[in-house]
Amino acid sequence: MNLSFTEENYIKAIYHLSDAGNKAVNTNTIADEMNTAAASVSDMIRKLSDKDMIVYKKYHGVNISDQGKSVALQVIRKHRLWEVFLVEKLNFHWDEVHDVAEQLEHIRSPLLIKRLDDFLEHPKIDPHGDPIPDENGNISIGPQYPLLDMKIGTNGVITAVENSTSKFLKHLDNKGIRLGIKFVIKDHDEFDDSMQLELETGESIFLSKQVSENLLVRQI
Amino acid sequence: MNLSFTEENYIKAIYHLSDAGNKAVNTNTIADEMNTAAASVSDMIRKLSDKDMIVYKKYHGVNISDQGKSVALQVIRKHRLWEVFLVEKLNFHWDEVHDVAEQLEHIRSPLLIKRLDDFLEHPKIDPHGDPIPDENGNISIGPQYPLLDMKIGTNGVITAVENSTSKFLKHLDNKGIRLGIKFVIKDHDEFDDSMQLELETGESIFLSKQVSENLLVRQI
DNA sequence: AAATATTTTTAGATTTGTCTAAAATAATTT
DNA sequence: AAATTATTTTAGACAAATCTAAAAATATTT
Ligand SMILES: [Mn+2]
Ligand SMILES: [Mn+2]
Ligand SMILES: [Mn+2]
Ligand SMILES: [Mn+2]
Repeated sequence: MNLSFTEENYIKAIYHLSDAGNKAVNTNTIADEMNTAAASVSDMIRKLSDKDMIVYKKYHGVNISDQGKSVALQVIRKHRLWEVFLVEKLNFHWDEVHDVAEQLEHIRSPLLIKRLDDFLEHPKIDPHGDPIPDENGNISIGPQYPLLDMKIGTNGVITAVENSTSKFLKHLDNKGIRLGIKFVIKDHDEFDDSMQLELETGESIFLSKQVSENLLVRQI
Repeated sequence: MNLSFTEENYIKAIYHLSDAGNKAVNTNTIADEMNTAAASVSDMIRKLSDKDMIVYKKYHGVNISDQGKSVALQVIRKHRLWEVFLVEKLNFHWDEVHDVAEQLEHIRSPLLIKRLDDFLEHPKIDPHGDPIPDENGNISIGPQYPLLDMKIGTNGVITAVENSTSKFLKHLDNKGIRLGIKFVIKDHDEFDDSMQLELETGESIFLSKQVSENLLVRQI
């Protein structure tokens, strides 16, 4: 199946918005994510349905098919491998890689991806902590939870960011937050959901809800 | 100026076909190179002329402009840098890189190219011996000549291939010919322009005209 | 259950890059 | 210099991806 860049981008968006295929996605939700008019999404939905990438019932949203899921996972694999390359080999900062990876993810060459994966020594996560699917689309990373949901007293490690925008990542840099950092939760304010953490360095930091809901952690 | 992949490909083709801007190029010549109908080339020529990439006089071919030349050189720079990356870092063979580079050359990110160039330690030639223009489009490689034009008795070194097709490169592999190899010309047959070379290894090889006209050399 | 609001689809355009067939121009041959 | 041939351009069409505006379907409120 030969898919255009645009089709690949829609499939990837639908995959993400459907929670990896666990729920149906609305036209407007896709339009929002893709920054297009709802009418354009309707057109594309018909096309992707004809190509069996999604299952579509008029007026009732779309579900991604197994084939669509596999396409999405391959694009995501490429995107994340390239991000690792940019950070590890070309000294990009984690807030500079996304837009370039958005282009590189559409390069078509199975050999290139195989060799890139070898060169990078088969990384399992990208610079934002997101898992990299293997050649078969399998993901081998344990579950992660939003920091916001952790109780006071919990010990944990920051494993991923839910938001890869430059603005958010720069904010984390300013706060001294990076992947792998260990913490214990000291306080969680009922009023505004702000949290106070003590880092492994002994430093104490204050996080707003906008931050803690976009940080994924594992308990330790 | 925001150019599409297609426009970039046309500009690059016109640059090459015009001998780096030294002569006008015909519609049919471009059509042939791009594998499109002459009518499509006429359409694109108007567009590129509107964008000041070429200078165009109806029915009299096109000349590449300074702006067009600079665009072409940047695309060529990217193409060749990626080819170096594929061979040097990802262990591609020199006959496997062209099609992938044809895709990678259109990735838009000045930072990426700068960092890639740093990572590769500022290579001056690509895996086929072709010079890599610098950020300003300057090429710093001495002149090279077709092996076919060298006289009997000449000592030389093979510096580049004029033809990067997999078929040709595999043929060179079979003959044991690579860039950098030194030789002396032992014979040049008048009838079919076949040549006999003695390599630095002592080995003697026979080359048809189809091969010698596609090998560039420097005298030593 | 109506009325109203929201969501989704369709209708009809537009832009980009392509095509074939026909017309126009230029080049070559007689 | 005419006639013929070759090259190039124009005319008209099509597929892909997008848009706005209007119509249709669904969901929510009264
Ligand atoms: Mn990303
Ligand atoms: Mn993309
Ligand atoms: Mn090449
Ligand atoms: Mn190209």
